[in-house]
Amino acid sequence: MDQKTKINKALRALPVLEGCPPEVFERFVEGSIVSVHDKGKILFLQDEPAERFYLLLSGWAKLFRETLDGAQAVVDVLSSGDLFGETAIFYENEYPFSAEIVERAELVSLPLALFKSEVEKNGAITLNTLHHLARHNRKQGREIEHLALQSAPQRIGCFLLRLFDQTQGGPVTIHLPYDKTLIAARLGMQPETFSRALKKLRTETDIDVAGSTVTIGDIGRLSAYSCGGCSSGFPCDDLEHANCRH
Amino acid sequence: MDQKTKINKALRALPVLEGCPPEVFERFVEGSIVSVHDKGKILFLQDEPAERFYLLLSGWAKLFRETLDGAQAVVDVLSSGDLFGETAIFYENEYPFSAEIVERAELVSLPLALFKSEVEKNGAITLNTLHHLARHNRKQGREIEHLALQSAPQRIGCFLLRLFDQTQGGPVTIHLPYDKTLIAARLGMQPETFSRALKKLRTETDIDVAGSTVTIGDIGRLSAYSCGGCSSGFPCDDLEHANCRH
DNA sequence: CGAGGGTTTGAAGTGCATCAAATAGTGTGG
DNA sequence: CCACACTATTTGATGCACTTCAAACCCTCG
Repeated sequence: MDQKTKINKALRALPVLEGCPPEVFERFVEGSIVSVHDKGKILFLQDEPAERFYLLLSGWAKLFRETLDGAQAVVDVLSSGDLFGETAIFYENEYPFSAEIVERAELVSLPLALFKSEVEKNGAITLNTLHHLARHNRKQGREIEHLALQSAPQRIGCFLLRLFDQTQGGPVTIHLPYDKTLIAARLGMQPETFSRALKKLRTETDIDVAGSTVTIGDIGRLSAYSCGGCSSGFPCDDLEHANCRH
Repeated sequence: MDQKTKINKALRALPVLEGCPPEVFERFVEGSIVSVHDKGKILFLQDEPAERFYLLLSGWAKLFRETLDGAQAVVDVLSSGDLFGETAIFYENEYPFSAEIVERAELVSLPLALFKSEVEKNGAITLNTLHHLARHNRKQGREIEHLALQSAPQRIGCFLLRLFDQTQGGPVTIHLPYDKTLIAARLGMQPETFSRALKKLRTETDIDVAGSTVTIGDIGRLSAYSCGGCSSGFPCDDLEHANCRH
């Protein structure tokens, strides 16, 4: 499959562009740039004027904010199919966070100006985008609640539960999507705390941990432990992969 | 001034409706209901199907989420000119938080269906709304960062700094907008912690506290203390009163 | 094998929560 | 105008959760 076809296909899978006429996709493909980056590559910095937005084809990226005294808050960790940097056009034309590749990634970047003009022109895209932003608001609201009210082990439990389809019953084995240090940062805790909290979770609920493989013996027990500290109850929506429909 | 004129005027001050033709305002006024509520009144609960959205004319309301085991996260505290509950239409048609009056308030409620149809019809409103949601995203992003990285005294300092126009120099005297218990909840801490953290702030920076009146002797010193734990630096945008232009 | 990063463990400290109680402030009816 | 009731705020004592610093361990990859 040639490069352009591949990009086109990736773009068609985006809910924000759902319902666009073919020529719009053509225009996006025209303006696209594909690149591959290794771990450590900074894509852009917070408050930088935003020119382009990104779509991950493979690999992992983290979005973060860095305080003046050097502390870092990981806002999100993204993978294949995820879109980021697109909100800049609706507010100040600056990125609201920095973005860094954390695992060798292939990505497509697209001009924000093009997106903006399409949004202004095409009602369907506009509504998709509204929905997209609203979903993101929900996700952030939940994030705030979790940070304010959940304990470290609860946050981990909650994170684990959102890694698989919660409507399935029975024991589940999952693979942690990225390394524990990063999960810890994503959940707003230190690596040491993560390690200890996971151990506590092992004694409190019946999960098994072997390296990066976690086996949940009893989903009900884990959710009873974790979801008590959340307003959404169990099962809860994913909200994570808002942009991909694989 | 008669009731309808008053509502019309309040609606015209809303940035989300900026640029609407007069007949749209008429329609909103037609569908509006004005009510006055005392402290303690619950306007709606999280996850309830959303029918109407609200505009505060006076008084105070708090938005919060409550976990299964009873803990409460205060998402925001709103006052005159603020709009809330409007995001429900873009996602699941349910309120993402509960709302309660915390100080006798007068408010206008409007049908969400009407707003939705206007958004779908009128490009100007749609773009306003996108901007509005994006701004809200920024605000939440900052909130997340603060919860994750700032200490209690820093959060208070940051809160104080956003109570007045930071571009002014010199000492400033401000009045806390609502009671300390609620501020504490808004900042994600216990009332006791708030009290002690404020006392610490008094020794670390040169602020004076007398009841609910706070005098900041040296803004630079306060911001040096507080803003180090934030990525935005000083001065920072308000982002708070996104909906009012008084 | 050895280097280097990820992960765990231990010991000690800090910050915030919790529980309990005192104090200040506010609005009430007498 | 005072006494009372009630709520907001502060203070003290104590405990737990998370962090910090230090070191060991483990795993992978050259």
